[in-house]
Amino acid sequence: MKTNLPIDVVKMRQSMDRATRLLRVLSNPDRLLLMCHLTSKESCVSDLELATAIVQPTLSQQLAVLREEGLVSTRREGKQIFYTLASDDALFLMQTLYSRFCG
Amino acid sequence: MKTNLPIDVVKMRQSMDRATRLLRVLSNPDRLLLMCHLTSKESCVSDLELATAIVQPTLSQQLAVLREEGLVSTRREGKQIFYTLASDDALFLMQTLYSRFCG
DNA sequence: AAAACAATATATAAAATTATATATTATAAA
DNA sequence: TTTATAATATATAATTTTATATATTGTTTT
Repeated sequence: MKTNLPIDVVKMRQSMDRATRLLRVLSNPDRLLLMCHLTSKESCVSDLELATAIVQPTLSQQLAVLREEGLVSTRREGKQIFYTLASDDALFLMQTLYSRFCG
Repeated sequence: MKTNLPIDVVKMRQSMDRATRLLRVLSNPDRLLLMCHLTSKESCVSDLELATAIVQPTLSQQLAVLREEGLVSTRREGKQIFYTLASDDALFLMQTLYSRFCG
């Protein structure tokens, strides 16, 4: 089916979707806090648990969201799994937010 | 009950809450689209309805969210109510997002 | 005052998110 | 190989958000 929408509107929708997906992921305090810690250094789950005081099942749940949305990547080292930032868009937005809200 | 959390974590939580409130409001495609229109010009509800193709009850509902969160302010002119951007944090973030996702 | 219009409000169902308790998997050490 | 540890997974209740139909308020025009 033909939409008849001008290309600008289609492009705008695409930009909108890309932006709102990122905003949505970062709009949870637990997830944003986790991302903050990950901007300064790679961390394993127990590090993140200690640093953020997020209870374990929630931590796992929210790390899963970050993985599914491609904001972090993981590597295993023995028993531990290390998390790192994996999204340029996310890093950019984190830095922007930091300068505005934490400067 | 004592928390024993380092002060950094508490302060960080506060910044986190301020940032996530803003992110949450903008993380809905309808609301972000409305805010986009409002960055370029003040508009009444019927203008916004035409420009965004958002159905009326949803429009009202989401404009109410924007009002409640202080992102917009309104003035009445006869039958129409005009909306304008009212949050520096929001404007800042919109501009940041625009340059990243719509440039 | 009655009609028409712009906007908001209510009500509720559907969907998504979050909190929280419990269970399972995978690795390493004893 | 049994035990302990790090992490993930599942299950479900509570909460929040979104969609959608319908009703109401306030303003202007006649």
